Amino acid sequence: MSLPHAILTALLEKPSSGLELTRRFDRSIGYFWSATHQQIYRELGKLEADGLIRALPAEQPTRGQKKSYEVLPAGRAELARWTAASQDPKPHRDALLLRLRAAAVVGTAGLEADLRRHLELHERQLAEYQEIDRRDFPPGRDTTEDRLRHLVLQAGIDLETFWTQWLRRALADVAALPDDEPARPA
Amino acid sequence: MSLPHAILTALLEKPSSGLELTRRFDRSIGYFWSATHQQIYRELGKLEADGLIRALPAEQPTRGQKKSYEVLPAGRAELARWTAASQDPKPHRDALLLRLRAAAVVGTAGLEADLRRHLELHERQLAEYQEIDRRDFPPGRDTTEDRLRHLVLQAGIDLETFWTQWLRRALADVAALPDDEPARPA
DNA sequence: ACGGTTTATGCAACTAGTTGCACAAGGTGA
DNA sequence: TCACCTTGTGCAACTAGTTGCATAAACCGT
Repeated sequence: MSLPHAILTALLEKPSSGLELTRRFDRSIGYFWSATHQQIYRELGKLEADGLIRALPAEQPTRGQKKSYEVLPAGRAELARWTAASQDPKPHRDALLLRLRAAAVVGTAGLEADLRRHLELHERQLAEYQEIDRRDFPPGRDTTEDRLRHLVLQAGIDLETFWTQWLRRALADVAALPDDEPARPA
Repeated sequence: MSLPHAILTALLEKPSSGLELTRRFDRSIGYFWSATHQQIYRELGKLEADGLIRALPAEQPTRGQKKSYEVLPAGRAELARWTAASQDPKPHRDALLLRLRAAAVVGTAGLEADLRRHLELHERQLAEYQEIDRRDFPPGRDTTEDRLRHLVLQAGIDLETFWTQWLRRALADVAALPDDEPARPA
């Protein structure tokens, strides 16, 4: 149950409309908690119904009109409660590792190209993180907020670094395999 | 749609009953694709209905009786197809990073203890992986299967190594923060 | 002033995963 | 011999996330 809290955090950082939130989820926030616009709108509705956020006054907030939300005290309290409570880590699922394991049984056909594609994606993501690092975290700032946010970004950078390294290694290993065995017949 | 393929892989490695699969998902397979026993039973039913696996002949496979499954040629073919097809990486979600970001806004109360708990969990997991590495991958083997499986294990080891390092750093950073600011009042 | 694109909000149906419980068989100790 | 525990299978209801589509206003060129 983290999406509402992700939204509360985002709204506390800056009151926004659904679409603005969607964009921010595509960028910074989505790097560790992604959500589609439908999820976001639905959740905004719930949060408003629960009295945790409210729509900022606007003319006629009908369809096609921007509607911005801000966090109410009850929302901040709920976020603080959630943040302080300890939670068990949810199990991760990684389809790529699963596929590698499957490839050990049914053959590696098609795998190399996809490993390369993943490598490119992670390289691009890493570059983006490093750009954010350079742009948003110049040396010499250290408010509590900056430090915590930088810590999160650093996790992103380190994770992408790990993946690019691992994928390079995987590619080298897969390339060195005996030329594609067709997975002994069923 | 990876669970059926995770099960096919597991069954190809060794035909098993639902409960045996559940146990294996708690161990090795679950490290990158977890599933509960209910998911597994449901999926076994579907896979059987689709003709991808079949129950091994047993006396009376009623309730309370073990029922083992093996993969049929159609199942192997489907797994091979899935493995070879490229897939977009699913977005990852990490509640801990989200909480850290929330903590930047509403305060770090309670966070340190939980970071420590996560650190312990990851240390334990890392130790377990290293044990598997020692036990199941003695030097000098290199069938294609061994290499691929080792690659997957290596990803696990590297990931846990990353997390333990990052968490230690996060703990040091959080400890160095000005004594818990109560998140300027709403 | 009309047709197309972009911006913005949202519903409905679906898929995947989780939680809570039920039930049956077999073994184990009192 | 019967109460209880473990093993093994499974249903039902729920929660979370995804996909596909609908709608409406605003902006923009021709």
